[in-house]
Amino acid sequence: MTSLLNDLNESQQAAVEYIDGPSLVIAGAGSGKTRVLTYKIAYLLERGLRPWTIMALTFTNKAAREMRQRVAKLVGEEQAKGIYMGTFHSLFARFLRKEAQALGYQSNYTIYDDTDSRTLIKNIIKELNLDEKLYKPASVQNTISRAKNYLVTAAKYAQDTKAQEIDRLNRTPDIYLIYMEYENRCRRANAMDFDDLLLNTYLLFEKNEEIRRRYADQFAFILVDEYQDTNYAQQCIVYQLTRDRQMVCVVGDDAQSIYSFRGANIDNILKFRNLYTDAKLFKLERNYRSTQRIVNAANSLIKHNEQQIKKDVYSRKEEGEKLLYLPVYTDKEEVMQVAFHIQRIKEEDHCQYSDFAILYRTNAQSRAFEEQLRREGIPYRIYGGMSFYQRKEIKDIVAYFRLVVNPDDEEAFRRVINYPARGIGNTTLNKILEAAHTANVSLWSAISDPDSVNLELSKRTAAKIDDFRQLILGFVDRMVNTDVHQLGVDIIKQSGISAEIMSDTSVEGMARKENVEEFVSSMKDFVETRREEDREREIYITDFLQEVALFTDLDSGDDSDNKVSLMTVHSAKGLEFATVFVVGLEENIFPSPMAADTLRGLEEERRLLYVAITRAEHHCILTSAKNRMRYGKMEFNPESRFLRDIDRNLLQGEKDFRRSQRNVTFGDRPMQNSRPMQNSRPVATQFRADPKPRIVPHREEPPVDPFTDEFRRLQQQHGGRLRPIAKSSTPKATAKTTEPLPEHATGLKPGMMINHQRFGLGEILDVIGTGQDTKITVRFQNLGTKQLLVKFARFTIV
DNA sequence: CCTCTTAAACTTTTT
DNA sequence: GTTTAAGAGG
Repeated sequence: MTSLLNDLNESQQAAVEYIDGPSLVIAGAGSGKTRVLTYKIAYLLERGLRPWTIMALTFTNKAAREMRQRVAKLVGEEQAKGIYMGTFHSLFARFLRKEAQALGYQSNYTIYDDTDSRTLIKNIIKELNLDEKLYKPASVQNTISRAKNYLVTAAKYAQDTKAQEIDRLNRTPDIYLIYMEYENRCRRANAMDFDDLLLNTYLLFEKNEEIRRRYADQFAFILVDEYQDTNYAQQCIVYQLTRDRQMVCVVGDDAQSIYSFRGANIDNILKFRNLYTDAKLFKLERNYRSTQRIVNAANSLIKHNEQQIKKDVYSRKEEGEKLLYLPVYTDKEEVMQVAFHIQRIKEEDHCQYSDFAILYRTNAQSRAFEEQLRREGIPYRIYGGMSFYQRKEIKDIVAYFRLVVNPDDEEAFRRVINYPARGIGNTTLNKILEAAHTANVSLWSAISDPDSVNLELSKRTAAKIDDFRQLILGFVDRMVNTDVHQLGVDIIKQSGISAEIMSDTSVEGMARKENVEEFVSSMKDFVETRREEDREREIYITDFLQEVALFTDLDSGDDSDNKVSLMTVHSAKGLEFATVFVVGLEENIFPSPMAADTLRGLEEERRLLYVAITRAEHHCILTSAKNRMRYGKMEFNPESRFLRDIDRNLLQGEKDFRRSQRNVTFGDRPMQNSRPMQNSRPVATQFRADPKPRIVPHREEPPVDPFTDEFRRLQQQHGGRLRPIAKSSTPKATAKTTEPLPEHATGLKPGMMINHQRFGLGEILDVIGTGQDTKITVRFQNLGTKQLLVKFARFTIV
């Protein structure tokens, strides 16, 4: 045991050793957070806790896998195997299978992915005859998701006067109807979406005290990783399980909270000690990952955030080199520079391709790098983006699996009823839907007993449907005595999918074929690895589906490959690389325009960059391009405002490394700092009447002349603020700083109502400051209170 | 009922 | 530039 603690520094030790009550570990970037967690688990085991009494909740499956391996190294495979370790979603999904009956579900329930639930919502909106312009499926889905993350069921939502008021003001008064029907349909289909896995776990424990007690008793200690990214529901469930004994340890870093869009609530970590009043606080401030300059640069950036727990992250590693900043002209040049520096550093440091990562804000940016790396013969691997299991051809096959396991699954049913084409088209489907709807049964029940639900079909169609039904039933029969791989292959053959795929000889067709083959071999792998773990039994389709449903691309292994990693900054959380490129540091990309007009949003974007920079061990290279192609159009964006937040003494310019001064179409330097405007265009096109300004200032009730207003707003936005690092403010630029605020931004007073382009209606609670820096505090009816920077915010006074 | 063509919308971030 | 929706024609 002493040896165990000897590997840790003082503050890490303290955090590991404290097991007498609740604790909160604030772990700065690179401070050995995972180390503390794994050692703490080992410590608990050595103190006599049995493995299955420990629950460790992680953010990704991969993190769970890695942690299990690390624990195994300390205490042995046997012990590590028994620990309940996984994501909230995967662990709770397992509990819910066991306890499904208590909730009125069956244990073979399907997990709807994001797409399934969006299609269902879309269908419901259509069925309810609601205006699809007003009720956008994605945003309705968001609202429902948010409600669930706050443990608000459909029934509660319908009764919630506040929610109703908000929806009414947002001109979507019938969201509660959609929510109710959505919940009803999920139940009917014996399906849960991602959020249900949390909500239903909470309800399970809330409504069945004996069950809650059973689980609370089983788990003697619960550890939560990445606590800053948990949402309200997750916090409540952890509390349900720990409130009796208070044996809980949460680890996180408020400076790395980057998932608020998914309902993560930074208050969970900030106010942990309000919930567990006896909680001990530990801080890990020594960074073991990065050079001093990288840590200091990250600190200088995050210093600009108001909301944070005070801490002093430092590094005792070598000072290191400055962060390299490469401003370039075009996206083309950006990818070339990155490729060039990869080769350069690889040679200088004698390191591997796997020591490099390229991090971007949005998935769409990956393509250009992919192409360049391929051109230069640099091996790479893209993480995230569209996962393998999201591809159409794979989802189609999985839909068959799902239907076999759970025939009531509506989304699976709709997907395959006529795939491959078997003459059951829309007309028939609508009849089935109608009949099922009136009888309030699943689609499968409807076709299984058409008479009892008044489903009238022509003889021909009825025969076709019956063929389909028999096909599925045949698989159902074999499900319990055939392993996934075998059954999977048969499903692909007998359903006609393989014939369909084979007959397609186009290029895409060949790609699809390859994907299906890969899928088949993945089933084989699955069966083989599972058999190694559990020789006792056959590996069935249900086991496979459970895995697939919560699988993300990040989980797939092969980190051992010597490849450059490409991923979004979000996916890079928790990882580290010797060299990190953070690319596309431009306004409208990083920060994202979706987040840039609230203080909260902006601070989250800043944390995001903080996460990106702190992934780097030795070299951190930042890039921005003056213009780039997006949506097939050329765009011009100024450098990211965050570049100015970083201590300039820690940034090194590009000159020393520039290979060549590329000749740029716009001449020597006209596109540079003389035009500090968002989306500034070459003069020739600057004033051309653009039929569709890219950023529409106000969606509803647009002001007199959108283009003019937009023009003025953009001028405002950059009044002196966004001067790029190589400072050269021209008279033109300074003149703009003195321009008055746009109309909508003057004369704001508490009590006024505003209509925000994205957040809807809200009441001004407070006005802080004057002129350029005016901030207002607004209570939105649906989204709570937010601080807005007036010069950025897009709103009208009501 | 199916399929091919054309139009429009789209992009934050993910368990 | 890419993917999805809608509409026309077979």
